[in-house]
Amino acid sequence: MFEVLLGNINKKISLTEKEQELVKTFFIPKKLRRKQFLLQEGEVCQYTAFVEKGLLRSYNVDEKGHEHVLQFAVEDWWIADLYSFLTGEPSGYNIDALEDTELLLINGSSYEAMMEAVPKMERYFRILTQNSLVATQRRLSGNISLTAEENYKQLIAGNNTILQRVPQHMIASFLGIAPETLSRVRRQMTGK
Amino acid sequence: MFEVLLGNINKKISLTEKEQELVKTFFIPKKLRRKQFLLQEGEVCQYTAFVEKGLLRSYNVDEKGHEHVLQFAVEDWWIADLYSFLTGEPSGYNIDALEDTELLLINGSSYEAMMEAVPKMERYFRILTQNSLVATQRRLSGNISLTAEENYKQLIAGNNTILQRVPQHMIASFLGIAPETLSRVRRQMTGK
DNA sequence: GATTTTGCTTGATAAAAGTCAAGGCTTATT
DNA sequence: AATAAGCCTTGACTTTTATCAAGCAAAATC
Repeated sequence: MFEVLLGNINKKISLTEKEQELVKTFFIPKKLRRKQFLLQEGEVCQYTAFVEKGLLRSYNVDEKGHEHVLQFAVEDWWIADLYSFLTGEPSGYNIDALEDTELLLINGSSYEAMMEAVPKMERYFRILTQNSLVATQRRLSGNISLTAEENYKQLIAGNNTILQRVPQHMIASFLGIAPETLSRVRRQMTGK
Repeated sequence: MFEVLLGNINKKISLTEKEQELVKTFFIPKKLRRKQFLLQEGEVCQYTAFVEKGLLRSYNVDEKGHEHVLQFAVEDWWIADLYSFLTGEPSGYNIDALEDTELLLINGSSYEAMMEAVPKMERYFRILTQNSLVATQRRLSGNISLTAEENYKQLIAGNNTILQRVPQHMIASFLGIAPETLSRVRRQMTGK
């Protein structure tokens, strides 16, 4: 149940057996079937979720009804609407499962309490968040400086398992382009 | 010299007098004149910089010679190429001063040593990085789901001091649009 | 096994944004 | 004071991407 999470933590810091047992107590296991929501627009994001198994996405829906994927999360990743989680404001995002999924949830007060109880976890989350920030900055950077084709190539170069597990129109949505555009970009690329 | 930094830290955690004195020892003060570089493409980013006074930007230059601003940093903010700083890889970005600037620099080993010496700083950087991540995610989200005009309006709504201190073409570059486009967007907006 | 549903592609067209070039205004520089 | 550099705007045009509509194939549902 906690293998993946503890593995992830131990990649960044090292916990004693006792600390590991303590950490476990702050999490709530939860299973989601494909297409179920973890969070819906308008709700407050109560939990940060660690993915033990499966695949989820966070996305918003614009006035025209188009979905825009902010994040995919597979095994060994975290997902939440961090803004809503930290501020308690209602979220503008949805999070749903794209595959049957097993999660470990932690709420705001447990999050704080856990770092109180196991101060090393402060370091874990600091490193985690730093890595996440680096990844998000790189994506943003690509978005403001590269073409659709270049961004797609960069995504492929990252050799991401997500490409094989997610329908193409969601990749388009993640890249910030229309599904038709991604289809044409791909044709262009094979032609060359 | 350290007023702004210590003020910033004390907004997020609280340090004793002794801890404050200790923290100070890890930083190197540095002044930059307008147009001077803190980091140039190809170099490894050795420092994370806290801005006591002034204004900087980080940006990359694409094959066509166009600059793309990833970040502005005014007083009370941090700036670096976090990717290069953390990995030791050469940076693809430049950081330069847009105004005469006073910085407090900390290098990688001091960064680690400081958290060792004052464990509360781990918490400070965790919170700092979380906030930075939230801001970057919101910007990315706008970039993939909004039009140029909507993104500009959102920037104005944020009531950011940067708008008054930076030439318009850099705002355009920050938004990921051509300077001519921003000019036209602004005309559109006043017309309505 | 038939029938929706979902996903991908393609073509025609429209809209958004980028590019190139010129002009004018203001601010630095000498 | 003259000159140069930087910045913003505007027009004409091109390129990129989005939109709308249709068709087909594969997968899911009944």
